[in-house]
Amino acid sequence: MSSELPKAYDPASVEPAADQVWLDEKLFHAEPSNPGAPYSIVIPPPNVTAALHLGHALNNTLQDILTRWHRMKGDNACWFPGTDHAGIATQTVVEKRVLAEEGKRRTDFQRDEFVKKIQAWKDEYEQRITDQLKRMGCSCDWDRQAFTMDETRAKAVREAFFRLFEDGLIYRGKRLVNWDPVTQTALADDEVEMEELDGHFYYLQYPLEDGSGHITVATTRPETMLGDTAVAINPKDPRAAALRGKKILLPIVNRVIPIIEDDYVVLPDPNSDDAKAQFATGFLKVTPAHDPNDYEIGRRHDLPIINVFSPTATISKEHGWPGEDFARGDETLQNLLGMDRFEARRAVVDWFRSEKLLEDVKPYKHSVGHSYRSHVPIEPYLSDQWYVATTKQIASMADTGTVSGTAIARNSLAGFALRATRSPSVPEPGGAAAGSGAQSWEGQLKIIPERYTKTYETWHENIRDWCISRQLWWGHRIPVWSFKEDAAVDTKQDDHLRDLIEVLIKLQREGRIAMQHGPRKTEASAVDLQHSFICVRSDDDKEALHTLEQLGFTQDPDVLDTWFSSGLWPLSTMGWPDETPALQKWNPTNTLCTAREIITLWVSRMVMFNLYFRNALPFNEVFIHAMIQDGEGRKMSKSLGNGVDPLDIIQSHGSDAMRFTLCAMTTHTQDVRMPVERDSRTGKNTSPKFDNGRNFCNKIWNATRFAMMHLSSVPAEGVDETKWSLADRWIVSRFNRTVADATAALQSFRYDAYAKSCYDFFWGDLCDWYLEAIKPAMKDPHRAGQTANVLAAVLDGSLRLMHPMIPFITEFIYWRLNDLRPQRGLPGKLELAASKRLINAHFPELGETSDPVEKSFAQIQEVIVALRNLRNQHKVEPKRIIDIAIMTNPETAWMIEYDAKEMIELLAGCKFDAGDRNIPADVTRVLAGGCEIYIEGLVDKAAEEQRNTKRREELNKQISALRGRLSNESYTKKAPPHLVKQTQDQLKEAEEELAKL
RNA sequence: GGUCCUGUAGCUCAAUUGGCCAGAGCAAUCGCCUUACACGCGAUAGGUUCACGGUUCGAGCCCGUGCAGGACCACCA
Repeated sequence: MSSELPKAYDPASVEPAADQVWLDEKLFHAEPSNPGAPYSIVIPPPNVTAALHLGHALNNTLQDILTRWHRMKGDNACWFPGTDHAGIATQTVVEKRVLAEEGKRRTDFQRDEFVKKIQAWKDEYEQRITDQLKRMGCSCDWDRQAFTMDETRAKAVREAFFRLFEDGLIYRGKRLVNWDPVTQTALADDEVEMEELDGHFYYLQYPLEDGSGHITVATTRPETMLGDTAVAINPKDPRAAALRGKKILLPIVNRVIPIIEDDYVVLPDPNSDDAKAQFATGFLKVTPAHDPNDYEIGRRHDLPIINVFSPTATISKEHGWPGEDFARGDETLQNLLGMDRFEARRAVVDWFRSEKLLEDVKPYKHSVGHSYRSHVPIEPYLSDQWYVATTKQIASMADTGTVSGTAIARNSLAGFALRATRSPSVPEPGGAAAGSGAQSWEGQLKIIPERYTKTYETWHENIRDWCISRQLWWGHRIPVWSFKEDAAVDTKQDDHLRDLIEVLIKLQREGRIAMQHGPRKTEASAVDLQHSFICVRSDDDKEALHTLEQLGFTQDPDVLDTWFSSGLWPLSTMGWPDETPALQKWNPTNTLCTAREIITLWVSRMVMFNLYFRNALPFNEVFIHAMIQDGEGRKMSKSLGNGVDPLDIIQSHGSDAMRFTLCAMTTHTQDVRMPVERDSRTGKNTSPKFDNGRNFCNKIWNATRFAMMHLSSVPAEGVDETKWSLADRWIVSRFNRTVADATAALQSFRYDAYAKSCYDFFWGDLCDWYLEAIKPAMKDPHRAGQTANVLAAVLDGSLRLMHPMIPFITEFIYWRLNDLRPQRGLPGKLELAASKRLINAHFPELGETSDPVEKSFAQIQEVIVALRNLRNQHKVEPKRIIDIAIMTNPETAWMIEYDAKEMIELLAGCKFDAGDRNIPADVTRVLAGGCEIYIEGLVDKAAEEQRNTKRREELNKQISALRGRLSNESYTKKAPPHLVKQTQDQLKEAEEELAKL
């Protein structure tokens, strides 16, 4: 049998074999009706923009470890796979490619035509991603693979939108949005990245209308002055009274604008710590159309809103700029038209300078929002968008006040999210009374590591409404129809129209459409068509769609924010809105594994949606894992060329090796570093960190070869514990201890500790000691049977223990073990229920450990290490056997004589002195493991004396420290008794050893 | 501006609620191709735990201050 296994582990010949069997036998698939407690994970759906990177490899390894572990524990475990259409990201990628390959822009195509191109990209990358996951060994239930835009998911999105719309939680609003002038779409707040920029403060003089002088405003964006509709001053400013009622003649535009008073304006103070106060003049130009704060000021003072930009952020009079400005404005105004915002900035500044109205320019460092896609500065832009109301009391749920410590309604989406992490046993004040109407649900959302709970909560406390419309082509089309301005429908008098309206009202009553009316609602019974928004529940509703068409309605061209569909993920992957068996079994899911950057974008939305739609948490635990950086602490990225491709690692090191290394790296820190090198043979990026995983797999492989070699030649016999050697008893105890450690580590998401305990046991205990120690026994027919039992059981148990982390190699070896020795396990000590496949074999249960055996064995290890050490110091030929004698207490002497002599002789290359225990004169003596060891013929008195002197010094130091501690009364009184006892024992041992030196 | 994280051997990381001599892997040094494994075996060396102060019988861990790096959030005067 052993001859079948090659000397070095070759992942390429093992991994596909195991994977094939899992897939063929559908061992990843779970049915809700299967026995076992439900355990489920939904994959954070990778974007179809690109193939998976190392961060995905980490993320999915961690999920697979949990899934496989729970499956082996006997749970009904299901991992739901899928991918995300990633709206703006994918569209951008495809636009770039089409431009590069065909020289065409998106707008050169029909919408359907271009969406097809994106679809083709998606098909390609979805396949690549799926293949990658399979090669990583991810035990996803592939029968349940989902895509955020497939039919089932589209149905969920549609239903979710409809319900939110009907409940008044989705509304149309004219707001300043984060506008990306390059991709020409609105962005959500968290799609905006702040970047530090070196900018300038421009000090512009604005003349008073009555010619009595000027005031000076300070701004970083002079070009927006074209849209100024007021100048504000703080009412506390001493200059305010004198200026009250006065007006400004806005330069260039010659628009007359008021001076208003608002607390928001910062008072100038050159000595202030606040940079704003240092730079401020006390006068703030107010541009409601182009600054969020100014917009608010404008609302407070009812100021006009003048938009001077086009959607591409060029100066334009076509988007809400009243024509009269051009009639009386400076000729400069005409010249500005068509300039982009940065050109316009220079032009405006130049104008002020030439007119001697530019008082000063100061350099200023500030952070400016940039698009996370196009990386250009965001333009605050006034436009109509769809929003989800996050803090609004949900109409269909009785009013029960606010979340304590906030102004957020308890029964609002954000209220749900905030209450999710709070302990359900602590009732909200005022919300606990029966019949109060506060929604409640089972369980509490636990975020691990716990510190991220704060991030999550703080974000929700400051949450704003969520802009969900995107001016893109790739995504879920917003299912709202509205009246088309130029539709040839006479809405005044028409019997046919009245009939159609009757149909609408019927459809609404039947729950097939929902209507929101514009501000000019006229009659209570009819619909003010021109200002109505109508949401159609189902895309198959021909009657509704036909009616709307006849009414001159068209569907909103925009699509939904990609996070809208991902927010529904734990629901939509299980077939919601239908109450499917899967949904009933596996939602809430158990664990979500994700990176911290996505807590607000994704985790929050899932919590809000799952609680709103199903009154249940989407998951009970969220594990936030580290982000992988390169050796210099930089993010891995394409542009830096420092990324490591998981497939390259799988090819060079094997999937298990990669998984092991990733698992071992997963501590609870926020970042982990992975030094990146170029593999000289393949030219691909790699990291020496993966060598450790490869080496470990090779070790497992070879330990198996050793075991197979012996197991194949030893006939099976019944387990008889009384015949076990010290090493046998020791390794079983060590194994059980490892099971306990590893299980505890997995339970607390300590992946590093799980990997380390497996590694230390297998390599350190099993290979370095046990396999070496049993070599003589395996050749002795009287002893081989029992030791083979222990060996087979411990190997099997180890495979089970490590399978979740390194599934391929363990599965493959397990089959060989099944062939060779179908009956394994040590009744009462190490139970191993038989299974054809390891993937669904039972995970080791906690077993018995034995302290006395482990202590004895540790003594022997000390003796052996001391002897090896001495051999090295004396440069003894490796093959030379040295003669030794050991003096120790009777128990230890007995133990060595009957249980350890052979092992010491073998592992230390020595022979116990056959003669009597009279100690010859020419010996070297060492103390170790509570024994005096005498070695003949290695006499180097000087070296020995040096060693002893060094040791004496150490001991003296130790003794005085221990005595000092014990003589300290507050120590003996306050420290726990077992520690005092321990200190006393240590002192005694040290003193005894010193006495012998 | 706010919140959070990190600083331990040359490198990458550990060190349970504060409690044995602060541990691994890689790299280094010495010796070994010992019949499972050179992707290996045996041994060795390497630390003022960023600095200063405090709490404590006892601090890598808790508190304070500072230094250095990083992340996230925040309305761009």
